[in-house]
Amino acid sequence: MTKAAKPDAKARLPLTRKAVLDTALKIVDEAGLDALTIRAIARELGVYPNAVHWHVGSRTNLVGAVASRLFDEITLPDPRKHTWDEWLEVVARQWRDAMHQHPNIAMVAGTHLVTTTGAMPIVERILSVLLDAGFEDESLVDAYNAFVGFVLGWLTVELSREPENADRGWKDEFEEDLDQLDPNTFPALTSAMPRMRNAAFLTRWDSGRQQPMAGAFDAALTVLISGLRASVPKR
Amino acid sequence: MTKAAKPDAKARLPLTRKAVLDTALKIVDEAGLDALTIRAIARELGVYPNAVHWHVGSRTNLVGAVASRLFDEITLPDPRKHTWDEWLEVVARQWRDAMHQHPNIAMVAGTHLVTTTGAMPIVERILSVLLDAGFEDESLVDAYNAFVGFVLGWLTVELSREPENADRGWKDEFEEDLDQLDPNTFPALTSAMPRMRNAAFLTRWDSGRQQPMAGAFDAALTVLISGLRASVPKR
DNA sequence: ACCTGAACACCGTTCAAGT
DNA sequence: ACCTGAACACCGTTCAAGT
Repeated sequence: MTKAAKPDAKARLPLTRKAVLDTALKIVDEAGLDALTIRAIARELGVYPNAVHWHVGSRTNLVGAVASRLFDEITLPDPRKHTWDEWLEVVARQWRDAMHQHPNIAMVAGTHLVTTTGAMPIVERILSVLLDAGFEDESLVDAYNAFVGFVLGWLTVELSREPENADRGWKDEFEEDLDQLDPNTFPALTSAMPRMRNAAFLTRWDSGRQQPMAGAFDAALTVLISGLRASVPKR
Repeated sequence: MTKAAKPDAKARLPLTRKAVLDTALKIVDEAGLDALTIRAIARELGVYPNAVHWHVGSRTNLVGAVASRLFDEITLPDPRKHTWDEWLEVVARQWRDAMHQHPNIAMVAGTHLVTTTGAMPIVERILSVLLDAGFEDESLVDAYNAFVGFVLGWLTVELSREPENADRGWKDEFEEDLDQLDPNTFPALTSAMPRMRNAAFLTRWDSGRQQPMAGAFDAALTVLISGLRASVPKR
């Protein structure tokens, strides 16, 4: 982050919308979602706040636009080289890779309504692969929503944000609470705790950014795909 | 929302932390997540901002605390009255109901790291049911993460927030874009569009608050449970 | 311990005015 | 159309001081 805006910047650039979104992505990657402010972008570009406001509209709009960009970074595998269930697995992992490259903004895609046609190529691909698998009509849309909702949702939860301004020591506090659970009232949990400490949902204190859950995602994905396989309509 | 704080309020109440969280939940239910500010709570309680700040700490902390409350509203079914897979389905639907009753704060549970022991009874229940089903050791934690990540994640995406300050007309704009997709480049999507318009992920413009996706959730849940059934380790 | 009262730094957004 | 320059209303958070 340049501490002072380049004074000559405004003399040259016409300040396109693309430039605004570029520096927005840069800021959110480096400093987090809370740091992604209109004024921060303006500072970085050596421009008045209203200038960036003019190009991207409200801040909510800006955040959505930056999040939409991630769909461009998902490289889809060739459907002819895989069976349909294999293909879905590969896409899911590609999706995960893309989100993990921009974790601060990626989870927004799961929380904010994204209304961009930029995602339509992916939608088309998934649908056509599901069609080949034998899904049709209602079962097609159901399978689609199951897959997309699972991938987008599970990864969003994995990348949950840690409170940026939280009280220091809340992690230690929670860890301590977990260790002091009564084995009589929580027999299953306490016996599984060695495997779940900071590694399972609701019993972890680090986000997926620091503690990736790749193995857990693969396992969950396998479960879902196997369920999809069993729900292909019989012809 | 009372427009003016009761002047006698501060004379009586000692202002407990519980009271702060109560009015916080009320505000977020009525006016949305952006309206949940420390100052708004202080106004409602007829108190200085620093008073509520003293009880709940930072705003991030406050939001997390309010979100954690939802776990109390999930009423768990009796495991002895269901098979393990049935039981998981019932829990998932209960979970969905609880989240839909406080949609503005519920999705925070999927986005923010929740570190509260208040969720441990649910964790314990799920684990013990999965144990009965035959999962153990690593497969137990995998099944747990698959189920919890799916439910929490899918529902978070369903309840995605609509931008509160967005430009008017962005919905119509997106709808129009969808209708103008080229059938040659998007054959599967355009032919499935009647079923997907405003009803499927990435092709909707209303949140699950206005357009609930109960049917899609049930279908996805069935897929996941069927996948779990297939992944029970053989003894 | 709990809260008042006031201040500080930082926001998004909106004007009018320039070019 | 695009941006300056300034202002407005609203934040979270932090002080010192009271009780």
